Parts: sequence; C-alpha cells; structure tokens
Amino acid sequence: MTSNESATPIADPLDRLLAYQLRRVSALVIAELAASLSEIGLRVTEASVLVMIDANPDVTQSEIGRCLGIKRANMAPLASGLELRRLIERSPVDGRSQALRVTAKGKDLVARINQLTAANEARFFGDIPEDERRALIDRLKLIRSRAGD
Amino acid sequence: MTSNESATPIADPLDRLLAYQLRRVSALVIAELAASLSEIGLRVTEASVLVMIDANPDVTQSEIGRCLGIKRANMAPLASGLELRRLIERSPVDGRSQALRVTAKGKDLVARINQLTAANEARFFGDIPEDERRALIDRLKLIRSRAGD
DNA sequence: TATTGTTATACTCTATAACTATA
DNA sequence: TATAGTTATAGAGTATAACAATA
Repeated sequence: MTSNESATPIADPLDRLLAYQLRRVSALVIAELAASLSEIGLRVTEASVLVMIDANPDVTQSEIGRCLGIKRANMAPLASGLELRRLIERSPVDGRSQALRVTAKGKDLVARINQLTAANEARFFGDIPEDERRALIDRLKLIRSRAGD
Repeated sequence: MTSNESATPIADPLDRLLAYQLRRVSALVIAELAASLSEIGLRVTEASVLVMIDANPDVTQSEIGRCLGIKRANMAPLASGLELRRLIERSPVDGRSQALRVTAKGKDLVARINQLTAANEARFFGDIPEDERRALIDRLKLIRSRAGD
C-alpha cells in the first residue's frame, strides 16, 4: 500500500442483492463448519447424511437424498464411503432398497458432529436475539418451500 | 408408491440449523440465477466480476478478488476469459497491475445481467415486506463483517 | 520483502447419462 | 413403467503451491 489510491473503497453493487449476500454468508459459515468437521475426518455432506440416518433408522438412500437435495448418483459413493468406515450399516429391505443404520462407532461421531455444529451456530448466530433467529429460520424455510426445491 | 411406508415423513434435525438453511436457500437461489445467466452465456461468478468492474472502472484484478472473496489464482483465468470474449479490456497501470474496464459489448451484457438479477430477486424475495428484507440484508452483512471474511 | 499476475493441480459438490435389477 | 442403486464423467467453485516480474 505505497501509493495514494484513495484507500480503495470499492463500490459494491452486489451489496443489496439477497441472492449474493446469502451466497457469501453460506460460503463463510459452511467453510468454517467444514474446517471443524475435518478434525473428525468428515466432510459437511457426510456429516449431514450421518445425522439424518441417525434420526431416521432404517431410512433408505433415496429418502435421504430427496430430503437433503442430493441426487441418487451422488448418494451412492457417499453411503459406500460411510459404510466402508463402519459408520453405517446396510440391510436389504426390498431387494432393491437397503435400510441404513448408524453403527455404535457412527453414533460417537454423531455426538461430536452435534457439538461442532452447535459451536458453529453459536459462533456465527449466537448474538442474534432468539425471536429474530426464529424469524430468520422461518423465512428461509418459506423461501425454500415456495420453489421446486 | 405401492406399499404403505407411512408416507415417509422423515425427521429432519438439520431443520433448525441456520447454517444448513442458509446453505440450502443459497444453493436454490444461485442455481436458479445460474440457469438464467446461462442464457446469455455467463456463469454466476463471471457476471459478478463483470458487474463489479462496471461499477469500478480501472479497478485491478486483485481488488475485485479481495472484494468478492475470489483468490488471485482463480481471478486470472476468469479475467482472461472475459477479455477473450471482448467483454472487458486491460490496460497496464503499474507494470504489474492492470486496469480493467468493461467494453461497450460488455456493458450490454451488464444491462442484461441486472435485469436477470432483479428478476431473480423478485422471484424469490419479492413477497418479503421491505422492512424485513432490509433487516435480512443487514443481518447477513453483519454476520459477514464479524468474521475474517 | 511484499504484491500482482500466472500456471498447474486437487478437492468438493453438483449434474447428466447410461446401465442393472427389482417393484 | 417406475423406482433403487450404481458407475462414469463433466462442470463449477475453491484451495494450495510454485513461479516470474515488479513495487
């Protein structure tokens, strides 16, 4: 910073776009969560899937994928990876469907995920008044529900 | 949907996490914007850069990157691509820095970008009362400003 | 020494297409 | 015919490392 370039106060016309702000905040918050989860050897998507299976024993891959917005083609290697690491187990239900369950080892990780996730929420959103926080969540869910999702 | 699988009302413990809701909404809104922008041959990041250069004539790559959170290494091919398509021009400033400007052809695209962006905002956020919309933007900016960004 | 710009490379998430097997 | 799961592949965004040239 040698020259006097008027301190570079760049104009940011994207500033007032909700789409842009959402993208930046999401990227920031998720990147931080990814860094936390990497300490326990998980990526964000893997952690999401693990938490969902834990909350819905014997759920199928397709159901998880539909709920989380993950395509079947991308769920396959995800579930295989979790099974290889003995975090989940599969048992045939249907001949074509398989019920997923979190193993004891997986449940230990779920507990850690919940801790790290809560810490992440507290770090970024802890100072938001509870009523505003709830309104924010509701508004975001409403936006999602209005679309094809 | 042949069997009676209790209509699959899956529990979603991620539902109450702001990090998760932000990620999903961001993905939804940006995907839609990406689809709109693809009609004029632009990706979201390219459009962001173009709008920023238009608002800040003679800005440098580094400055744009710092403002938008894009690393130098990723700005290089981005700027080169826009220049190849005659949407921006570079003129040496420094010997190592180059001033960026949007060409006439680029300005036409910027106008289209602004239209498509406004339509995207209206589609997803048009029904939000203005005071809440403003509070939402301010809250998101506040979250970003509190971090390393 | 710090900064600008570049190239190469890898990782994550997402997308489509094509295939098998089962309902 | 529709669904579950798989594989292969591609695109977009982001990350680091290393390098040359300049301030």
